[in-house]
Amino acid sequence: MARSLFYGYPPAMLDPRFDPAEAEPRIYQRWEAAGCFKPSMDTAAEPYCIVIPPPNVTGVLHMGHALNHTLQDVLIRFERMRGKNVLWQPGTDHAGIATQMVVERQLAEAGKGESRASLGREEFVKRVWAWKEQSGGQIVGQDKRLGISADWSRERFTMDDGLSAAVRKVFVELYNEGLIYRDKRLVNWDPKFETAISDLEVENIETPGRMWHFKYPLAPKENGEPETYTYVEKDEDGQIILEEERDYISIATTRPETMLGDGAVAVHPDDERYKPIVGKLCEIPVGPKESRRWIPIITDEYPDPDFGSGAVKITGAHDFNDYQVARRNNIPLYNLMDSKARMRSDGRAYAESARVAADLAKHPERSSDMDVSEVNLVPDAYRGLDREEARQKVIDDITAEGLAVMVTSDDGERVPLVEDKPIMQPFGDRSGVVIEPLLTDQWFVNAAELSKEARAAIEDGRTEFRPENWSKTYFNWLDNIEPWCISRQLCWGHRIPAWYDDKGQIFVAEDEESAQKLAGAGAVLQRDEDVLDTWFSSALWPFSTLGWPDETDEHLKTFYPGAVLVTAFDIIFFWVARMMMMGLKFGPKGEDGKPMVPFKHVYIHALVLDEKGQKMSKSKGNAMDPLDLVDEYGADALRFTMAAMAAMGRNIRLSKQRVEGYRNFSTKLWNAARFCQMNECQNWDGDLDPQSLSQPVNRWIVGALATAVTETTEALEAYRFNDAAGAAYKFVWNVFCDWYLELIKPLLNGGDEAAKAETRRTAAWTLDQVFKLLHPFMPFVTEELWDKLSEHGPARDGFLMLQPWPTFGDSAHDPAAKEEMEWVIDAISEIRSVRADLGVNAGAKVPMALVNADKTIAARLEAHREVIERMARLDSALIETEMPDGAISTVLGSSTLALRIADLIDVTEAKARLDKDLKSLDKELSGLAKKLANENFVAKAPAEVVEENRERLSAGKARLAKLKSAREGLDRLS
RNA sequence: GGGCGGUUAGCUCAGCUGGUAGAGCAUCUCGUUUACACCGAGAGGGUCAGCGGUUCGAACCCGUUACCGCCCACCA
Repeated sequence: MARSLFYGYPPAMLDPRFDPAEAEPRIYQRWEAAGCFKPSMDTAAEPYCIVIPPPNVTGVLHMGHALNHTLQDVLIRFERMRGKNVLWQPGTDHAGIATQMVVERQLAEAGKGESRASLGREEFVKRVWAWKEQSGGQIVGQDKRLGISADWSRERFTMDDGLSAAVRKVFVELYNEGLIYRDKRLVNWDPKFETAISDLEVENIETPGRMWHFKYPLAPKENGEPETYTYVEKDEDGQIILEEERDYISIATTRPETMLGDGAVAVHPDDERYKPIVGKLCEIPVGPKESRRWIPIITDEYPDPDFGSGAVKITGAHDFNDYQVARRNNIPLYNLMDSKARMRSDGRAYAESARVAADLAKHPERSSDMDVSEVNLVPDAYRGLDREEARQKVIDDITAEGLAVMVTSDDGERVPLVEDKPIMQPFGDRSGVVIEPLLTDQWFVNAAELSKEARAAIEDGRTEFRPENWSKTYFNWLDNIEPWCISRQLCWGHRIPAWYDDKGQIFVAEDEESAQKLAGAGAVLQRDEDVLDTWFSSALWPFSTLGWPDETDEHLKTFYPGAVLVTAFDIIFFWVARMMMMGLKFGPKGEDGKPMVPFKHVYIHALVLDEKGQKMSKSKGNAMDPLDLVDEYGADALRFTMAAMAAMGRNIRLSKQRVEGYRNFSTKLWNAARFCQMNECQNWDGDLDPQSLSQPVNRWIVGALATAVTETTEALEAYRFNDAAGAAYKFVWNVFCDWYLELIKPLLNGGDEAAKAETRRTAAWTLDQVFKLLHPFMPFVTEELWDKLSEHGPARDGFLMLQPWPTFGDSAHDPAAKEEMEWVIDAISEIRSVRADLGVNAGAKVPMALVNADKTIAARLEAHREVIERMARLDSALIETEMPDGAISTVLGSSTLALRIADLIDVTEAKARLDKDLKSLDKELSGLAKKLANENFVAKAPAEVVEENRERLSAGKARLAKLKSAREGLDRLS
């Protein structure tokens, strides 16, 4: 038509497609330049704050981030539009081990022979900083491509000066309260990175293992005669199945190399088999014969008599269970390995060490006042060997000596007893190597103490998990919490603010000067070499990023506590629990004078998995790069997918098809806007008063929009992102595009200028509300349309992202208009269905008659005749009192729709169609009748439910009658 | 060994407080009706894992069984 020329198009006419690659960076840049991401700091507005879970500074955006950040951005944009004073606090985490690894790898790849060791600590840390400045924080740029509206001007890094000061302050205060302490304990040691790690950083993985059985010979009696006892084995019924004289005790182990450090053999106190030898000594059957050690046979509740031989070797320095047993029984702890988990070469010579140990075995009471760390019980032949090598050598040596427990194999040969058996083996989550329990001096946080308040705050609802059941997981962990090992033998991180004098005394202070004061002027101090666990600083993130400890800081006062923490369940322990602990210890105080929780809600979202439900990982090669998806489909499509799939389940299986589908949705929106633009339905100035509308179709769409907005709003308030996205999607595509835009075409093309103007105004206004409604999910395309559609209308009042979120009063809903339009829609749908089912050519226009119509229905047809004819492809739509000849009819509410198509179709098909309808209706009615005949139902079900069923029954009966008469009409035709 | 969660259409999953089973994709049929083929119209497809119980009424609540996940845990 000439319309476009007339209105001055096409210059400003929208392209047929949205081009995300072109538009997204441009739009983002405009937002950022205009300061749209900063909080309004409007004192009248309710503050709303989310602190981002800081990605590792080494990180690149993966699907997990894409989901996590999208959900937060949806909330942030939503609340910002709702007029709150919104801060999204971004930043990155220094990620101790991960970052150190990256830089070390780079040094190695550079091939200049530089390494952490060769550079020395100071220089190495400099290099890490240089790396951080140059290539760290890539993820921020990638976030921007996603449309993330965090306040980048407030970006923080866990090792910024301010945050580092916060770390020192917290450390010192906890130390002074005795909640941080230094201790020599058995810790998880990562031999690759040569550092202690926390329990949480250990992954226990089932691996194939073996269990060997060895004989520990009993020590001879004082008179030199061999010690023996009668070993009796009974079955469940108490029948003796084995009885023999033994001069040894049989021990099962999966780690033979640790035998060198055994301090005792333990049996259960009730184990009758070993009663005769409890308190006696036995010999560790490895090492030079002349200096083998005797260790005591003790009783402890730990050994399970039904497992293995029932006797357990106790190696307190290399096994967490044994450690507990050793501590309970005052058994010395002999460290056998160095920081690379090789057999030790340091300390005293073997012979001397063995002598000390032998003495200790006889006089265990002496061990407590003796430092055994210099005692190295690794025989010369084993020194320097790797764990695995040492293990094999122990096995070989013992077997050669005939001290392995032998069994008869299937072939009748005597062979050493070795059981293949899956064992849970600890691996470092970052290094992937087997963790070695190692006895070292480390710093610990008394987590049990701090967890009390952290637990209480969830119990009493100061903070709530969404979904709620995660609190169980949280409680379960807190209830079994162990001291948190916070020291790491790394370079990169917050150096522990502790100094030692030459006597080894500890002085903890926020800086060296203060430490010196504590120590006295003459003391020569040396700073602790270790750094803190990265999660220690992460735990402070909710307040350290806001300016703590400066309690006068405007942001700290305004934005703490945060509204919600959005994260995946895999870091509830690592991070959520620890933020709770630290927040409730150091956070800004509430009205009751106690530190407040760091956030009111913890929303736990799913993990993103691939299509097959596997965790995405680079090594598996199944990782999808969110940026690739952004390139291909646009950020909006990816974002919408994330929101739509974020049901409160456990995981999300992402498929490209899904993203493609939402890209199509964005195109659909684009084209709807294009249609509106073509019809001069754009950007009508001012608000719209629903009461001023006269056209039912317009009154109806406003109500439908209001319903959709309410649904989306309520869903977002409840973190039901999928419902929120779903409600918006449905309205836009299935209501606005599929029906409203089609229904108004006659009005827009018609001659009633008033109706046309009203419709343009309504369509334009509704479209604007749609932009707002979709904006949190699809910020780019909506902002672009908002902007583009203003070019020929009145100037827009600023960015879409800063527009107020739509709200509606009751006046938005007009039940009569709703009923009327739904009737129109049903009529069109019903006619279309009949036509398609009976194979009427889609292009053919057919005559239709409405029979049995009452006044209201007749009026509806009159009012909407044009659009019904158009959309149902009718050449006429008449009101009749008699069923016309040659008509195929269908029932719509209280009336019958008769299509005069008998000559176009196969009547038997039409009969079959009606028969099918009759059958299913009949079934439904008999069900209803049966239900209503049930006295219990009528008596006990709520009145409204009973009433509803009655109505359904009577409506169904009426329909049945009409269907029957329609069916009879068909019979007359043939 | 403890804890959590899953089993609904061919596939991937929704289904909030129990009241006529839904979506997307896929499939089939039709369609060049001037916003959109990244589209439109229509259709087919489900004993809601099994069994038992509570209830007038169960995909939903309770019990139990069977598979399948995940987390935690010290069986040498």
